[in-house]
Amino acid sequence: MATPEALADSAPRMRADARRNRERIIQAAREAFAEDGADTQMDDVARRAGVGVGTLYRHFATKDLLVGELVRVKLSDFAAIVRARLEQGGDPWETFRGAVLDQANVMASDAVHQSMVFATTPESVAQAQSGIHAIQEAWSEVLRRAKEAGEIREDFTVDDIRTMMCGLGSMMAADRLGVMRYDWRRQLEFTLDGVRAR
Amino acid sequence: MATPEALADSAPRMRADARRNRERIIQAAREAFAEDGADTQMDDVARRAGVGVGTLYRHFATKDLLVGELVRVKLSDFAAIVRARLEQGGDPWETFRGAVLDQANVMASDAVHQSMVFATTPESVAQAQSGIHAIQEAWSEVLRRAKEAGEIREDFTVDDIRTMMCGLGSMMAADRLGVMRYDWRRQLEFTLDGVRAR
Amino acid sequence: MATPEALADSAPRMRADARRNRERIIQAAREAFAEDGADTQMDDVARRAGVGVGTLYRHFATKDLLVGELVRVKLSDFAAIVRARLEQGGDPWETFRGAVLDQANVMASDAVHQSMVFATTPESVAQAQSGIHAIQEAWSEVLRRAKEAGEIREDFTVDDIRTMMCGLGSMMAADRLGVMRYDWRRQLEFTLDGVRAR
Amino acid sequence: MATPEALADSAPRMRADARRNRERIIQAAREAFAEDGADTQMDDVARRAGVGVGTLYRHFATKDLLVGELVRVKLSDFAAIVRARLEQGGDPWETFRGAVLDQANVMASDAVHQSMVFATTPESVAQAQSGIHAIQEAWSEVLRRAKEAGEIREDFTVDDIRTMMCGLGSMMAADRLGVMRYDWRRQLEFTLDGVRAR
DNA sequence: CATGAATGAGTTTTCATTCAT
DNA sequence: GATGAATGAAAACTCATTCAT
Repeated sequence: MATPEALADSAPRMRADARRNRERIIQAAREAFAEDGADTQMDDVARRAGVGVGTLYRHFATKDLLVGELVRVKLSDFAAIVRARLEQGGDPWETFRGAVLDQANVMASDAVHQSMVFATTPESVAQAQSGIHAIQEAWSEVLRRAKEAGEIREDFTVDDIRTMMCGLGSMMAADRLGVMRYDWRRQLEFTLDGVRAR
Repeated sequence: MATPEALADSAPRMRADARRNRERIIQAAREAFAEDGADTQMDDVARRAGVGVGTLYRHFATKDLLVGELVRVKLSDFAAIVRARLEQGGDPWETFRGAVLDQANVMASDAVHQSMVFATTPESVAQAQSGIHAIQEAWSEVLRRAKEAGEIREDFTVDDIRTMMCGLGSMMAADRLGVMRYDWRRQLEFTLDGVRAR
Repeated sequence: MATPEALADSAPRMRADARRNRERIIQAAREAFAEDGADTQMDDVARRAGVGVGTLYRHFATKDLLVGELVRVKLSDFAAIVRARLEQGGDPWETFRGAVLDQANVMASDAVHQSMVFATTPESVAQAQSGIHAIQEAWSEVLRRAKEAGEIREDFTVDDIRTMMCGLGSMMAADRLGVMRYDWRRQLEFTLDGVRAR
Repeated sequence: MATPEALADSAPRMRADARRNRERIIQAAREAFAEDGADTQMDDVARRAGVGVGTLYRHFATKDLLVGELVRVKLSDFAAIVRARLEQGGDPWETFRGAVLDQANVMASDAVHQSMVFATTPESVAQAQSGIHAIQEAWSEVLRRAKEAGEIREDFTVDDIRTMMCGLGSMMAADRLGVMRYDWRRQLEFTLDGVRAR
């Protein structure tokens, strides 16, 4: 589901085959982390990608950096989703709400997104920087419009969105375990309700 | 912080020294898991408790069972917190809000409980069963009163509280990583706001 | 299947309850070793016997000594079998052959006997001494008669019987694993045939 | 003592260094198991081979598989011994007798093969399959010739050889314990005598 | 004397990372 | 540049034996 740009962005100048390997690795890593979460092994990623571990390490010198790249790609994709809503225009609150729901639905369908926060380290954040920037930009604009229209609490920030998404992701992951039900959609409605200006 | 009853409950009839060791183990495990989360090592727990690993394994045959017991004890503690608020009486909404904050504050200082949901295996859930029951009972009563007073949405359930706590826990855990800020208190205020009847 | 004498022999002066415990331990050990072979654990023996490990260790200061006692009891029983044949009288070769078959049949029906050789240590042999003596006495007499009658090779010794039984026991044990057939009866016939004087 | 073919057979296409390590591991394992039998530790094997445990586990994912390979290699060696006698031609009975003695002499110096049968699990048997087949083929031919020449009992089969070897192996193992003498050579003579046609 | 809790060295196996081919 | 073999420090768990109650 990674947009071509998101991937390309990370591999500026690279031989065609190296670039292909890099993409296969990222795709493989997404699948592996989606299935096994943070326990995913580097060998497993390499095997799924059809390359040797050595090649994997040539592209990502540590597991942290690989995770960072996954986060970066994920955030870039999310940024694209949000920008799509923005471009669609319309009611600012609905833009906000729609973008949140879009992003949540993507997370719900792909376990990598749900628990990635917990695989995060300073190194991985550094690697993810460009994605972090992109998503923050996009949300900033959404919030700016909604606040301008008086549709959202003045004190609500981009950081609060990240926090909210972190919570939602865990609910999804918990629900996925199948031991008990965790209805994240209801929870999201409560929170959105609390976030809306009155 | 464990209430004496919560511990006693788990060690029905046992030699005095064994019971003392069991309590030291649980205490040590609480500290260790609070600090290191799920990757706490059994050896480390034993060392902190001042007992041999063998003793630890005599009390808890697997790591899962130890975690299960920790969860059970903490849920029992949570139930006690909630019941304390109930007994205090007063405004039903404040009782609800206060109990949620109390529980959240305890979770904030304890890594096991933040990720409780994910440390869960069928074995540990079985071990924790009595605690799960106790906390659900307590919350039921809180919600009953608040709804009676028309202070809380009619459709809000005990399951929603669990879901909310799951989300809060992961925000705390993410914050604990220290890489980015996750302000769970603000988020909680938003959600509580959305949960209150209007 | 242990004869009362064999057991009594080992517990000369002992309080009635201690003697009862000792017998229960030996019985339990026979069962445990029959099922699990040399991997048998002391805890398991104690549990089967319905006593604490402490009690087990009071009777047998080490696992070796327990094994030794098992061997002693077994050999005493075997000696009784052989003596029974002797007392029956009749053809010396048939006495020999019958005693061998009797003993083999007992071994075949009880896995303890089959692999006991391999749990043997100097300590356990010391403990088993009286049994060793008894069985050697009995076989000596059988061989003496058979040689006198010219029915058995002059160079065949009591040690050769032990060796033969050791081999048969392993065949039985191997057969019991169920992976391949080991027909110890045929093998025994070949060897007996080779042992008979011509 | 492992024939080059026996080893090569197990490592079809492999990097030169890996193959060297594999051979060193097998050699080390043969020595270690020969000395200590089945309770040889993986660490010890690795140390003797001069490789890390990790390398050992890369070649043999479990101890069972390593034992299986050892058995396979040795059975292949046994097959080679037997075939060598066959090719030497000469008196069919002496070929049989010589092959049995050759094999027994090799077993006498190697603890794994003495208890081969008991170190066996479904996994290790699967691993050893090709060796099992080879040795059975070789013995078949030996028996065919000996029966043709009327030198051996018509009812003696390849299975009986396996059974005989199982018995001999445990005599050797028992003797190796050093507690009592188990003269397997004498025993073998008796049995061979019983097996020869008259 | 009986009990069973405590001990801890020792076992097998895993996995991020390095490095020879 | 790619490959995958090698590494070895952990980590979970076991069990004969000791010792407090």
